[in-house]
Amino acid sequence: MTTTEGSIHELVEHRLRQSDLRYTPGRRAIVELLLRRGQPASIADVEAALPQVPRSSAYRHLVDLQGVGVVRRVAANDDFTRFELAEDLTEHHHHLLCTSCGSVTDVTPTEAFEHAVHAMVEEFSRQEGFAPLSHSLDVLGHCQRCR
Amino acid sequence: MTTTEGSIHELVEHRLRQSDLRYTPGRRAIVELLLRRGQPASIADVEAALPQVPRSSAYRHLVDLQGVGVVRRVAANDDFTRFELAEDLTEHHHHLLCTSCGSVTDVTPTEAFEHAVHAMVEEFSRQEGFAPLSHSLDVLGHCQRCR
DNA sequence: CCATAGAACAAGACTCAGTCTCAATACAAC
DNA sequence: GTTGTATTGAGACTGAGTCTTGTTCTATGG
Ligand SMILES: [Mn+2]
Ligand SMILES: [Mn+2]
Ligand SMILES: [Zn+2]
Ligand SMILES: [Zn+2]
Repeated sequence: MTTTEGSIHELVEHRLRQSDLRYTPGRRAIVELLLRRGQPASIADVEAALPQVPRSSAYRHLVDLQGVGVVRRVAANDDFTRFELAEDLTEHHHHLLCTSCGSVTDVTPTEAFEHAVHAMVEEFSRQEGFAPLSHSLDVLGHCQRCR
Repeated sequence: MTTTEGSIHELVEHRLRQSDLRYTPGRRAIVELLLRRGQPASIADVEAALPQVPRSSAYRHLVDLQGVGVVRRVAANDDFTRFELAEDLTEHHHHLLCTSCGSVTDVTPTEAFEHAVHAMVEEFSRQEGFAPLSHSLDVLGHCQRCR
């Protein structure tokens, strides 16, 4: 994936406009934070990094951005939802979930592996009459800091 | 996996005893429900199937059973946690998550596919200093009823 | 038998991440 | 400038899930 940072912002603005939404400073601050972090962020992370963005606004922005396909929710192994940029703005990847501290780490699979996953997903779906849209592979275990 | 229903109950009782817990009728009713359903159950499912088990007791039983490795939490694509029997009492499998109604369907992978997954998980983990314990593959899409 | 300690239970209070409401502002288009 | 619509922040609200508490079982042994 060779999406440049600038083109990402253009794309975000375009998608918001499609829904008559503006790319305001608050929304942009959140997108920039997610870009900068490169790892899923919790609301606590957002608040810590963007104290000027009220919690209720941060939640609303994340919901709006998710609605236009810019942000994706990530379920971790604790009570807190995380958020990251949608895969079509970054690249397809999977997650290592720490069962001790709840942290989430991105990892990128090889193409050969993804081919095998797609084939298996197609097989599952055919069996069950399911229409697949995407998949996620989570590895549970202990992160480097927690081992 | 050839675990018979009887041997599952023996195993559950043994694991509870290890923690000085008894295999009481309420706990057994929940294990039997999960066995019978063969699909992840929400608290609403448990309440509907076992009206004699109070909600607070059902939650406590599920927490206790999870604590001794008999039950596993399953995150769906809605606000409701689901529960299923731990994989070592049934068999390793993956999930089809409906993004429309939230339903979760079990699917069993081929051995060849699981070998590929294990290899990839080892590779991810080595890269990140992560100690893997298990993995889950979720397919998002629309179930047969919702398409 | 009865006594006793610890596990189990039911009911309901409580928590708090996440959502919703509403009044006040900022924009964009004309 | 006027107007219609999107945006924003503060705080009220929701509800799945957890905790507390008083009571009831049940295993053990004297
Ligand atoms: Mn990610
Ligand atoms: Mn399952
Ligand atoms: Zn960790
Ligand atoms: Zn469905």
